[in-house]
Amino acid sequence: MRILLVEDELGLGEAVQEHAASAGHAVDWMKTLEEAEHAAQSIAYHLVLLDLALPDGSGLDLLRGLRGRGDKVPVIILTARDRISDRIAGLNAGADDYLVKPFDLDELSARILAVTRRYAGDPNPVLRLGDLEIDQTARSVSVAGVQTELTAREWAVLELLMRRPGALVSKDRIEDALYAFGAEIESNAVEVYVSRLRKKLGREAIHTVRGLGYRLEP
Amino acid sequence: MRILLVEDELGLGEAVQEHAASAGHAVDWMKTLEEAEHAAQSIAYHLVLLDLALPDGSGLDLLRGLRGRGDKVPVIILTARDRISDRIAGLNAGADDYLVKPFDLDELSARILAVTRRYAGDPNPVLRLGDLEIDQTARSVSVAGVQTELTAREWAVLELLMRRPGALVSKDRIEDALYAFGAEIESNAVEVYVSRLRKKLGREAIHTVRGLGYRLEP
DNA sequence: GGAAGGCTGACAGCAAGCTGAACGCCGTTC
DNA sequence: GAACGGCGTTCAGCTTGCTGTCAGCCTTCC
Repeated sequence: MRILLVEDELGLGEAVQEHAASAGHAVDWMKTLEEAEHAAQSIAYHLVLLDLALPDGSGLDLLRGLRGRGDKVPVIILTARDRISDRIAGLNAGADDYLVKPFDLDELSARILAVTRRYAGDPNPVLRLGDLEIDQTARSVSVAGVQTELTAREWAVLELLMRRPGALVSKDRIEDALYAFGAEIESNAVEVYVSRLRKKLGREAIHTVRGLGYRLEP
Repeated sequence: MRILLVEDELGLGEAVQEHAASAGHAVDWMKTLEEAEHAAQSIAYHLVLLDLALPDGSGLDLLRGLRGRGDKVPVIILTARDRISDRIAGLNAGADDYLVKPFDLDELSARILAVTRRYAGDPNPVLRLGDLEIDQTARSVSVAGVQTELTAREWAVLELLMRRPGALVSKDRIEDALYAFGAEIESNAVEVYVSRLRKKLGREAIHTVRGLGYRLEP
């Protein structure tokens, strides 16, 4: 497995690198945000171990960048014990897990195992629903063979519905995904995006369950 | 979301229940392993919050039972003991996450969000009663293979009956669930919804116990 | 047979949802 | 720096269909 380790503390970084390497993983160790951003954009990692407090910025920016680009690589945050708000922010930004420093290396192994197990056997990233084709890695959508472009927000909504084709997703949930956790929105933005998606994907792709939410018809 | 909370500490349990309920989740709170096992086997939960130290055994047994039956419901362990070995044992037994007591309720929310987000894409838990199929994640119902849509209120009634198939639920109880506390209702609304449900689900699905309430036939 | 409880079709009112349009922000182009 | 285009957000007016209510009928029990 190829792991991106982002950590500026030398002792900890070395220990993690050594431990992971001895478990058979290839570890790229970056000590600054800039290096890490560059690495994350050029290589497809299987896992990112991310320290938040970096000399040239916050690891959260890296995480947001990843998720913003639709990269679903598992991310485990490494953080000091007294930064609960950081951890929450990290999870909300799309992290999969976190570890509180100082942590046991065996625990790190267990967490790595748990996170990657979750992602193992990832099915074909191209999702087909009727004459709708959604390629999650390429972020492209085609309807009856005709490719269509989606904007970032439109994609965010579709992505949420796609996670579970057929499952009901509440409007609140979509809102939470579109906007920062707790950020109140006082408009019908979700409805607007659903409307726009329908115009692009076909009217029947997204089903409204009045008062409850929306559902991608399988 | 339907959450099974397994916790014997009254203060903590109450706080968690209240917090989750105010976030719009339906929480079933069980205080012993036995109760919890029973609940976990009869209802398809979306999430289990599991205390390990219970009066009549270890929560780990419940977790192992779930995984042994192939149940992939997300499980977050709540543990008072800040012991690495416990956490590793939990993760190895198939837990998705853990929280060390005392924990911040906002952090709990964030973890719930992260865990459930992660699981989007799992097969749906479907409850079967005769030729009636109830998909809790899609909030859809099919009778003898024919899919039917339910309205929000209809679903609310069915959900209540579903909690314990075969158990009697009083009309008052349903009324309380349908309407905000104190909201007076001066009609036979419950009867109307039962009637509407029967029209959709089939006449025999809901049994009337005259003078007492209704029961979902298992 | 009478009374109480339960069932259901019909309907008006209204809240939820839809969508075209407008506007501001931001990055790009010339 | 001006013009432009794309995107996100908001708003208003419109449509849709859920909801509570009621009346009249049915069922059960004594």
